[in-house]
Amino acid sequence: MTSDPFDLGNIPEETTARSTSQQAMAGMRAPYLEGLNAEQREAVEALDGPVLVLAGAGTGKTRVLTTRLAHLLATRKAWPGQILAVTFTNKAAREMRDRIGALIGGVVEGMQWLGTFHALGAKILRRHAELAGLRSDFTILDADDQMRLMKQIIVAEGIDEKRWPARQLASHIDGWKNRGLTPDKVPAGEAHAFANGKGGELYAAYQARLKVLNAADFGDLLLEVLRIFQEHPEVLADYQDRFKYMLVDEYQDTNVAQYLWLRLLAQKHKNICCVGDDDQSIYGWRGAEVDNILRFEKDFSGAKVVRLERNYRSTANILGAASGLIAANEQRLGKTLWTEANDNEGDPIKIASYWDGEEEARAIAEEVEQLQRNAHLLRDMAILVRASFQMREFEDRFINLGIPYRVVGGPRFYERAEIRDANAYLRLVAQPDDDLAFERIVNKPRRGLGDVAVQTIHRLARAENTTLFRASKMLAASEELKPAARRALASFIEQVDRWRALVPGMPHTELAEIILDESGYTEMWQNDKSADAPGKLENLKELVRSMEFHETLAGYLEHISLVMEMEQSDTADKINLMTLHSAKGLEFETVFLPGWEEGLFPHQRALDESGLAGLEEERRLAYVGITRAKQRAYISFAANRRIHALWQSSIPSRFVDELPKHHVQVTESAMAGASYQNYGQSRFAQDFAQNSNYSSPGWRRAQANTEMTARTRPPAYEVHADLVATSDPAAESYGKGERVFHQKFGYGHVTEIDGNKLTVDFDKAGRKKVIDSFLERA
DNA sequence: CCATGCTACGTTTTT
DNA sequence: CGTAGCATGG
Repeated sequence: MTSDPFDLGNIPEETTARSTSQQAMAGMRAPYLEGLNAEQREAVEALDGPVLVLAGAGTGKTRVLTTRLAHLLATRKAWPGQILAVTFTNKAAREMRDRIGALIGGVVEGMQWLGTFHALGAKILRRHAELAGLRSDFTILDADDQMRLMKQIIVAEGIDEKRWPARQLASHIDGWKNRGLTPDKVPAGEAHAFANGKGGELYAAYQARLKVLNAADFGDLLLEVLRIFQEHPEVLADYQDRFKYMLVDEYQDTNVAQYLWLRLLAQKHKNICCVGDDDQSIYGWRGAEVDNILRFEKDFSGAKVVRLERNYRSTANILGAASGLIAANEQRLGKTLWTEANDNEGDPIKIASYWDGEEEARAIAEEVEQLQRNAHLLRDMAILVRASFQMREFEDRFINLGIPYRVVGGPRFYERAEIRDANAYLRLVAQPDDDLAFERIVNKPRRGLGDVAVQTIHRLARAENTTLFRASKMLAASEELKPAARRALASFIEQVDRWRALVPGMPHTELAEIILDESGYTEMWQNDKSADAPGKLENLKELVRSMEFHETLAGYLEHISLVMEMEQSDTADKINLMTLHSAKGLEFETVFLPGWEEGLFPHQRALDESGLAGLEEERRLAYVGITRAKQRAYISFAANRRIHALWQSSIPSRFVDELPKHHVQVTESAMAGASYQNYGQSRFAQDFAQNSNYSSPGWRRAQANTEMTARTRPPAYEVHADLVATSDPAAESYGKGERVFHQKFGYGHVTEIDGNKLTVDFDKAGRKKVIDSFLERA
């Protein structure tokens, strides 16, 4: 089925009328342009030709995007249906839709091509499914299904799944798909990188299996469309004609496949506007290519570049600190954020050090309470961590103190087991070839179809190159299974077929209830005595309720596979706890940034696996963290942290030293006795500079600012007297081989000296890097 | 078929 | 240290 090229007929009449009035209005001063600064306005008004908007943090990016769309519509340059507007997240898409709606009213209804890359990819792929060897009702698999399928394929190929884990294959295949590579295009060297040269074959086998299952994974939603575009010029031409104007949000996060997708689509009209910020590119590990920003000007000659540098979010101190930090990156296009400094200098960023993570959490919680006493709302505060395990200490502390908190980006509704089970039933009814769904619920609740039966079904399906459901039908008609199992299987198949027959004639919510009921699934949980069973039943009810928001079963399934989160309005006053990654795009009055320690942030693994590029991405993450703050930011590090089982001593992150000193203030929080002194007086920064081979323009710049603001030395608190290093700072210089003692690690001897950082072989704790002032002569 | 015990592993995660 | 996934035995 080829698409209908210009289906503009469905624009409601009042919309058309409105557009006419807007056209008249466009001749006048458009009200929506009011209040934009010169650069924003430039970005909004440059409608024709390629445009790249480099929008720094807090510079009004969303406003520009939405105003630009409004302008496009108001000047009648395009109909709503002729504009492609792509975002990465559903949240961003929703926000854009809402804001355009607020700006110009009902026209949004006609914006059928506003959505995430994946949602739009799915939409196009459904229209041309047969060109990709699929039917238009194909299932979209999530990461979990994907992994299970790969595991099956690895096992089916007789490969030891222990030595070659599915996880690894998945990341290879993901990587290839991100780069727009179909199995035949994977470079030979890479194809051999898995399972002694079988990587390419496995990829091909996986793709073939997806087709049999009538399924696509997330990568396919882009890759298959890309391939259709490349192999069917007439289809591509159709969409090229249609999309007169294109708008791309978070452009720095696009991967190669997305870039190629956009470039192909923009070839005809070349009216493409990409908005992004290279300094906020933090998803390189998932295939995002910052290079796409650099390529833009090359691939779209005559592209206009607009820089948004005026920040409306943060104080001058916060901006200064963030800018100073990010300047240490070599790979960047370079922007300088500024703000009306005089009226909003704000407080310097407060830097504190603690003995360990627990103390850090305690001190931050105290500061939170202090702010609360000063009439600050919890919901305006956020704690942003590098890794989710860091959240635990904060949760413990908040629970203890009775401070309400919310974890952003935590476990998701659709990922819960009972929800996945229920969805599997619905998926199987909608699309019986969905093996992953079949497998999940064939014996849930127990219906006597155990391992033996399932293995038999699998074997037959593989032999016949068909799906589990189809194979089951054959088996039910044969003598192969034991009578009991055969009867159970036959009755299960009969049920599914019966439910499917009900789809057209019945509201899908009602059908869902029937399925959950008749299958015995609800009953299974009712009979479950465990503590969380009632909650699971409640979740199932919630699921049925949420189905009401969709017209059809297919519509609901499309939604849950593309939108993993459930929108929940939680407006209660709670402090926000999340990872730095999930903080992108958000802002808070007050931001706490704990755990700035070498190894944790920058994360050791990023350094090991990606070297300088990894370091720079970590630094961008730090930059994202700081720029979330509007009024106040706190950065802290602990001298000791328990990672996995054992205690690790840690040294402050290099990022701490890269912060321009005149924008920070080293504080003495009540509990911070321990390692403060290291930072304050151990010449840490200078030693680090001299002894590290890390040097970049930004680093040197930071060095120029090293002069620390005058500050007093905190009293060594009584409680911590035993934790505070006792050696005379001036005299603390150890020699190689010297016997030393550490509070946490015990006795050991010095093996290496790097300024004030020593490598010590501890008798019990092994080799560690520690700061000299934590040691005593033994 | 299920429960228990053992081992292995431990960064970030839009869709 | 805690968890999750798997193997093994009842």
